[in-house]
Amino acid sequence: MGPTLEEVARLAGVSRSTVSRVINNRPNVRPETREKVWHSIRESGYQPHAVARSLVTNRTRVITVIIPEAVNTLFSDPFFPLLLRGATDACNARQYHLMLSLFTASAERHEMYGRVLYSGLVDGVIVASSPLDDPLIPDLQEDQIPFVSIGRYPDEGVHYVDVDNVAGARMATEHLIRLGHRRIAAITGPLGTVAGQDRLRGYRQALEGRRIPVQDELIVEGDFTEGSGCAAAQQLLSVSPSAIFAASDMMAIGALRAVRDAGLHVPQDIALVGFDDVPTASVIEPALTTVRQPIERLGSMGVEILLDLLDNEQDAASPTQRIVLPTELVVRASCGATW
Amino acid sequence: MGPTLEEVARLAGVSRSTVSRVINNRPNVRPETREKVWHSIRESGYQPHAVARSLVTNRTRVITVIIPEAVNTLFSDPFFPLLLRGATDACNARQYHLMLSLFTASAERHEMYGRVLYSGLVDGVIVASSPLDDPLIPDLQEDQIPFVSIGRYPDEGVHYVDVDNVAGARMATEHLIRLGHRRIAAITGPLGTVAGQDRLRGYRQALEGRRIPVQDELIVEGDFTEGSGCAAAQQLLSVSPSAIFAASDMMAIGALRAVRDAGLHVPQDIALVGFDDVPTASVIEPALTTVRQPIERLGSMGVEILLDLLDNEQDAASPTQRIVLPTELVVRASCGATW
DNA sequence: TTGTAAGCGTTATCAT
DNA sequence: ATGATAACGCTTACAA
Repeated sequence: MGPTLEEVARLAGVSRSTVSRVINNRPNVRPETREKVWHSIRESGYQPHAVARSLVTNRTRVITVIIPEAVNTLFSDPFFPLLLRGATDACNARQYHLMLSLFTASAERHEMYGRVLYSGLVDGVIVASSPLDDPLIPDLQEDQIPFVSIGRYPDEGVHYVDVDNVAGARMATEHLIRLGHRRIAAITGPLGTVAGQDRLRGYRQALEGRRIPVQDELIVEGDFTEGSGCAAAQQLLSVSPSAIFAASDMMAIGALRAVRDAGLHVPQDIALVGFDDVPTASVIEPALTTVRQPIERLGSMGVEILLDLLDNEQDAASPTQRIVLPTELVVRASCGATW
Repeated sequence: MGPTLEEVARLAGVSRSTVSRVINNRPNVRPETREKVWHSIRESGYQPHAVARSLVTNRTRVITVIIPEAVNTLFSDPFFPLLLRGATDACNARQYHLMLSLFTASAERHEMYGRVLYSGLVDGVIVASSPLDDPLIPDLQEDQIPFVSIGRYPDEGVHYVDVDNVAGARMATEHLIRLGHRRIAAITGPLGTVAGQDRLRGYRQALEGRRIPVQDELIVEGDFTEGSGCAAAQQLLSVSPSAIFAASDMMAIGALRAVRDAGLHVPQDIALVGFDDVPTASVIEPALTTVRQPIERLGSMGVEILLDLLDNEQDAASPTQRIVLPTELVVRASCGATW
């Protein structure tokens, strides 16, 4: 490691405190002194020792992203990398550092609690896509650890950022209705997740808004994966929908496969709409009509809210932040209408 | 924060030193004392303060993944998330923590050098997919910071883990040769990256091995993206290849689009092989023959090598680790032969 | 404006 | 086997 405060101080002929004041841009240093100290800092290549600093300030300027379940879909989707991209950007902008805490086994989980959460290593936490029944968020609340949830969390006092899943699903379904469809099926996401629930809610809202009865036989639960989409579509084909809204693109792609295997065509026989706008969506035949969400901003806003929280921790409790970012319908070929 | 060593010591009626010995599993503590101390530790919920510990041990047990260029493809590929998954698994297994340092602007870069590399915050670095002309690796060498490169780096003394890009490309090309093709075109990756070069080399080796002349007009450079694959294929169509080897699946998908737009069919008119086995590859029509690589293990092995390095730092210089993991040909429909 | 000195919570050395 | 005590490199009252 490089030189310490002490050495810089000696070099500049001042005391440690003065160098500390200078490096932290604090007032009460004569301009000439300040200049002299800066000179010694540059000359010596001094770099503050983050760990020593943290020990006294009790802040590490490190936050961590925790993903409770290493959901499979997370590692094939572009969701995760884009979220991290947004999060790191926001961290960079404010001189924070981002750690990544993934864990699968629940044994790992408790070991992680100690190592990450209670060891003073991180100042705060970003919780990404926590299932409703996961104990992580309750645990964080109880331990008073500052955190922001990526994804709506139905509990007062939890700060979150989410995309408007309800509106997105509603737009997608309304689009199908406008195209004349009345028997519109839904392949939902896992109903143990808020995203799964919200996208189903949007579908319902669209139907109800147009006085179209919601039929249980037209709704099948999937788990966001291609395989589950295929299976769900096979089941749905027996009740002959004229259109399918899938709550994820991967499920839509699975549904497409099922429809084809049944000798039918998209969009001629069945119209299809997905959700997410993964890169694959624009590349398959027919290109998939879908709902696009600002994933990168989800990550950056989540981090910004968390850092605001951390920077005002001494103040009175800040109001709960609940941010919902807009989604956007991307019309392509799979719904049978491009305009 | 929770209780300190001091408080646990008082609770157990011993000194700080003894508690420290117990929590670090060191010898020279009477079994009864040890038990008594553990009791107080559990009772008080004591958790060692990582920062204080680091200050004296001069190790943070944090490593960071640096990706020099936020290559676009990195955020649409599954490469990045899978790599991180492997890396975090390896970290978890050895009680290390993983930080993520992405940066785009070179201004950010130097700010990052100071904040991350020279501030004592991290013990070592994983460099992922560094372009050959990026100064990061030379900088790390000069500053004697322990690091491992993900991706072959042609410099003695650099530890790296890579997949066998050469063999993968050779297998893919040989497969096309076996199917009777002689005019096999290549859409290469960026030739400023080792992966781009190696995959081209594998292509050449396959041709040369069968005494098929390598023709420059059949080789076009891409940048791993779908768009570049499409453009490259358009150019290649004018010299009528009977097969195309694309150095990435996304480029293969772009090529597929170009071939279709030209009114031709895959695999009847042109056979097509990709590289990566992204999820999309198995889902498009026709399903893409491609080369699969063990990305997750790439990440975990990279971390393991780095941690070995860190744990033996006091010892004499360890031999340079150069690990090449095998790739695998996945035969699907796009090459015109499934067996 | 500047310097002195007391911590921050550990580990590690050296007595006992 | 156990306990004082001195670091580790910094920030921060408090004094000058």
